[in-house]
Amino acid sequence: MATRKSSEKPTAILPSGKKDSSFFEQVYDVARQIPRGRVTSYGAIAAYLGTKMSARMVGWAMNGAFGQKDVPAHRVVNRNGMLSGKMHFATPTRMEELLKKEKIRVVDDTIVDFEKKFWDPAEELSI
DNA sequence: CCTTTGACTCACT
DNA sequence: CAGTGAGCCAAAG
Repeated sequence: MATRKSSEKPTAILPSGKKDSSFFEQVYDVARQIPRGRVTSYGAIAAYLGTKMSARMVGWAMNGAFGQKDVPAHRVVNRNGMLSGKMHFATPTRMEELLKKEKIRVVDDTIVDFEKKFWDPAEELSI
């Protein structure tokens, strides 16, 4: 039984907001649960949250998550396994380096065997 | 309050 | 088979 309800309170979390049950926080929770050496896609997280239509929200949440929370944004890539968000890191190569530390092969800004390392929150977290 | 953007995804051409 | 376009939801300005 899914205790996740998409009808949360649309309160701001970024400015001054330390704790708010917003869409962002849900993304942080899932992303943080990503095991080391595994990766997931924005769509997977979005689907878990119920907004599978718009994975953009997940990426945007990461924008605020990375640097504020201990959210491994480098473990989250697009559905192609490509490091689309690497450009948003301190350095465009930072994300790739982090993934390599996770024993993840990254070639041409794309994760090798992405499907094998793919971590689905809906299955692992038993939605 | 309304407008624009945004680290995506699917579909059509 | 590859590229471009539109769609989607939510938050910041």
